[in-house]
Amino acid sequence: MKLDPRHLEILAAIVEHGGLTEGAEALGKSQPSVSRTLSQLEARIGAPLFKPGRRPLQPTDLGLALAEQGQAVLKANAKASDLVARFRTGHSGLVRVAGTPIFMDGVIASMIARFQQEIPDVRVDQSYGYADPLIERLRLGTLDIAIVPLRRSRVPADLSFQPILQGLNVVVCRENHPLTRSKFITAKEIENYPWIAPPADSPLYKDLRRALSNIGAEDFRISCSGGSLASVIGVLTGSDSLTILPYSVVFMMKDHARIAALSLDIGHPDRELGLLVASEAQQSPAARRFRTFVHAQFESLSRRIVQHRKDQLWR
Amino acid sequence: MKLDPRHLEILAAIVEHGGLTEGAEALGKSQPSVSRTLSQLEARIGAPLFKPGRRPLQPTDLGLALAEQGQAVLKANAKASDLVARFRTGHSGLVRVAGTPIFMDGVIASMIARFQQEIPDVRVDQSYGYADPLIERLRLGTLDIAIVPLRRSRVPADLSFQPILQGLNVVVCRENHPLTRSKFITAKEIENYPWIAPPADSPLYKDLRRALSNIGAEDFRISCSGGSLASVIGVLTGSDSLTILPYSVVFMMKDHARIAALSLDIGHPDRELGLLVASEAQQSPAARRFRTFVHAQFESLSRRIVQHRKDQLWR
DNA sequence: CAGCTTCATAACTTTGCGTTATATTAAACC
DNA sequence: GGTTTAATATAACGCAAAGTTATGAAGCTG
Repeated sequence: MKLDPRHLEILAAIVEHGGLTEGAEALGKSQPSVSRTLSQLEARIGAPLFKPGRRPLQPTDLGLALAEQGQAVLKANAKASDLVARFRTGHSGLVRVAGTPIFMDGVIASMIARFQQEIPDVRVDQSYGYADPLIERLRLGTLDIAIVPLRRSRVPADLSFQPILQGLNVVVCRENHPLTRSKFITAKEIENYPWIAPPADSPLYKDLRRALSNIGAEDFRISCSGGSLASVIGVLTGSDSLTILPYSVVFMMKDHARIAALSLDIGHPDRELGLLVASEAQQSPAARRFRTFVHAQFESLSRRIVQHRKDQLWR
Repeated sequence: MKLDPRHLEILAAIVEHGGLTEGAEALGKSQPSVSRTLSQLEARIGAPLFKPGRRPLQPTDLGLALAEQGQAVLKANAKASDLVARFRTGHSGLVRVAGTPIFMDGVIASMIARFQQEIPDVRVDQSYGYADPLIERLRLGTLDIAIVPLRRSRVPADLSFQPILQGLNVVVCRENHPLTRSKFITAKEIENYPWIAPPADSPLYKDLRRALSNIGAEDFRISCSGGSLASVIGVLTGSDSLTILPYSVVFMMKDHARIAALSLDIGHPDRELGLLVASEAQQSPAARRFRTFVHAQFESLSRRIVQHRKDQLWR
């Protein structure tokens, strides 16, 4: 005999709360509804589930045994409800984040760490890429959030873009690099040192070319290219090479890596770093939560950057 | 959010069997029904439970977690079904049996033991009583089976009576009692020994009086009365007292107790021992099973009694 | 025994599950 | 790469059953 798990739930509620009325109330149903369901259940089973005539309603052995199973159903149901609730509030789930490699490694990784300390049950899938392919993945629904530098004018109409940081690059070298001693660096001086180039298809690479032409350095030598942030830092601190990095990345690393930014105005690109998402509505709650978290983190980061610059001016 | 345990069951079936079609088949439902239920569930939850587009249908993390709860529901449901099935086939439940004290102790107790060896999950509530109050309890529904000696003509119309043994009493004494040496016992001899009387309100007591008047013993002394079978046997084996017992009781005890039946024809009462039940239909399955078990036991007992008598004739 | 609480019953509405028939879509195969 | 095949989604509709309010019956109170 196959019976309805809801009936078992009702039976369990009646037994637990000691009466039809109380059980009905606990279930959020009317008393007659519960009464009839119980009658039907007894009819189907062909045996009384409660001892007849006694008013503090007392279950039979069978009634008690079935009520136990009903409790198991209720428990599983409650757990399922909890799972759903946690999902809907973004306390569990999956977030697929992608961004430019340097940025992901230099800034986002530590934010992910902090996020997971706060919301441990959300899994974060990270991957790397530049704007166009990431836009494609957003459209396909295989990505939740892209963190990319983008010109406002180039934001696709079907996506929503939330700027979080001004685009600002700086030229970087190792600590105690000869150039750090110059107050005003000339193009001629720059040309003495080789460059670590970002991947050729990256926006940063274009920024590098433009920056160099801005400061009048026509000829530049590339000693190495294509590495990840960790590789770049490694080469940088072990040689006299120069490279270009987003200021925020340098800021985040200033306490850990032995690198220095040159006081060299290379102009800033007219791009903004921002969070690109497919559509506000169809975001998973976990993705929404991650997005607001990252947004808040960047606001805090902006403030710290501003503060840091003030401090440097005082010196 | 409160969700329907049946939906969790369906989800579990889909996940377990790897597809809507297979899941539907396992549940004994049509594929469209399962499909729609799943859609509704996803709509209610507001999140996909299966990864879109992939054809060996693959659950999302949330889908998998909910399916686990569905499995718990299915398990509880299966257990409940099993409980019901066992109840309906009489493999679990409660049987309330009552009968005359001497008979319950002397014959029924050992049958209960055998029954419980075979069907261990049926609880047997035994109690003692004589015909009239037991009939009342049968009518009230507080008793399932009464095992009583009854005249056929006195069987109430609303109850059903199943005879299991001819009424037959014998006079009993300890082994090696002086009377066991007499081939033909006279009333005079009998009068030398005191009697252990059954309770005054028992049918056995009436039998005793009638038996004694039958054999012409007008005057008899009662040394003790009112005890249970164990008490009667105790007194009997420790003294020269006599008593009257149903033959079946003596037969059952012949290997354990040091008692002997006197070859003294006291006539047999026109009663039959039988199983009295309220109504065939409203019996609990366990009670039905117990009744057929006891009936079979008595048939076997009858055969053994007949065999035993044959053996004694040969000697 | 009167009053109160609790459970059962009645009558009706609404929800939603089950069905079959059919359209779509993804996978597989040549 | 197009065609076949299997699996899933959608549509339309009947029906079982759960929900509701109103009311009657039956045990426990004092």
